[in-house]
Amino acid sequence: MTRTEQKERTRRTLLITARRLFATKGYAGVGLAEIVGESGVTKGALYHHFSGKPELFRAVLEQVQREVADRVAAAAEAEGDPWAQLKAGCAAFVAAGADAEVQRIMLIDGPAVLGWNEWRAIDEATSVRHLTEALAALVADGSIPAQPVAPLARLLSGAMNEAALWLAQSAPDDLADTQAALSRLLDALRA
Amino acid sequence: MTRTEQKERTRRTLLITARRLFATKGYAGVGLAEIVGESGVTKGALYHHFSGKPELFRAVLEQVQREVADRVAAAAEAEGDPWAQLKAGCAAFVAAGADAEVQRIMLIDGPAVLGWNEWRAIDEATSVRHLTEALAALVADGSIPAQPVAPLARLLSGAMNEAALWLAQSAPDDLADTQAALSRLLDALRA
DNA sequence: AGTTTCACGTACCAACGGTATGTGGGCGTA
DNA sequence: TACGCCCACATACCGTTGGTACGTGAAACT
Repeated sequence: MTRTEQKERTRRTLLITARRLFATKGYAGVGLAEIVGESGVTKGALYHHFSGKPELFRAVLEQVQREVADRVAAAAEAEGDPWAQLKAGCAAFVAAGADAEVQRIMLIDGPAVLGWNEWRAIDEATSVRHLTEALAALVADGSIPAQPVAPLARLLSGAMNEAALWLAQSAPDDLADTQAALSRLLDALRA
Repeated sequence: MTRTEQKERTRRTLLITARRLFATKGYAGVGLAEIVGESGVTKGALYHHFSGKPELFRAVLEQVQREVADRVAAAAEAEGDPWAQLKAGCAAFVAAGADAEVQRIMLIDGPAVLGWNEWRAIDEATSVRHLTEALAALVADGSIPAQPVAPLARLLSGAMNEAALWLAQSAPDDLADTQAALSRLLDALRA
């Protein structure tokens, strides 16, 4: 095995292990010793790939965010008109957020570990970006009254984050209720 | 000075110091040594009053939550009809959330330190309770279509949490834009 | 006055994130 | 193919942290 292959393999192993442990035990609940132990490497390897624990978490978070954003984008692109794209994207986001792994890393620990500014920057660059674009398209074609889309996107993003967390541990009835309430909110935006 | 007086005084001092440090440096960024040092006591005193660092934080968080809830309730009670109460309460919450101290403790570190379930329980018992009651009143008098209010309250709560965080570090224009967007969302709920 | 109680101080520990340094094998060069 | 370098790690170690066991002195009760 070549050196570059081995390097990439080590890095991927660390990311996979760290993601699993961060998701199950939380950022503060897992130590580097556990991560490197289950990865079959040592702390020297970890610090060769990442500058420290926060940056390892950041790499995991960005990976999770990209996956969620991909699911949102895929759901939206499957639809035709902009309005259907918005609703499909929102539904896909809430569905993706229902995953406990995504929640703990992306919604709970993310802002606390990286700070809200950094967290928002990553969020803005991935899933929220699609939301903003969808809203902008709806404003452009007149489906939604002219208004700044950035604040609106953040409001909806916050609502959906909370919805995902709420849905993760509640009765199945709540899922339907919450999606209905979200759908009502979105419909209410229409001109 | 009696013992009970001294005890209460020590506890209050610890809470005040911890609140200030948690707010400025974040939960993970401040150590117990710093808290007890600036409080003029030792770790023995801290562990006599609180079972550990998380419970100290929990006591601080509950205090912050109560203050926010009081401001929301006061703003709502100053209004007459239920609809005005809802809007006033929401405006008061966003205004209260603009405080950096409130943000860091209540919105950033709270869920990460205590876990989302415990955090939500505290939230539900304080500020969100008023929101739920206001929505229930509006459903009762027909201002809002009949629907489960719990999911709706959580959606709005999430939106307002995000709005508060967003407003803390943005141009003054964003404040008006965000409040306008939130107001539009609330208006859209009307039957 | 003697005894108990308790609020708090002191001394210490294990675990943690992080760092400095050693090392062995892939890899270019002759 | 022999030499030498480089780099992806491994090893050993450190300071700090949250947490604990135990001591202490003054207030409170009898």
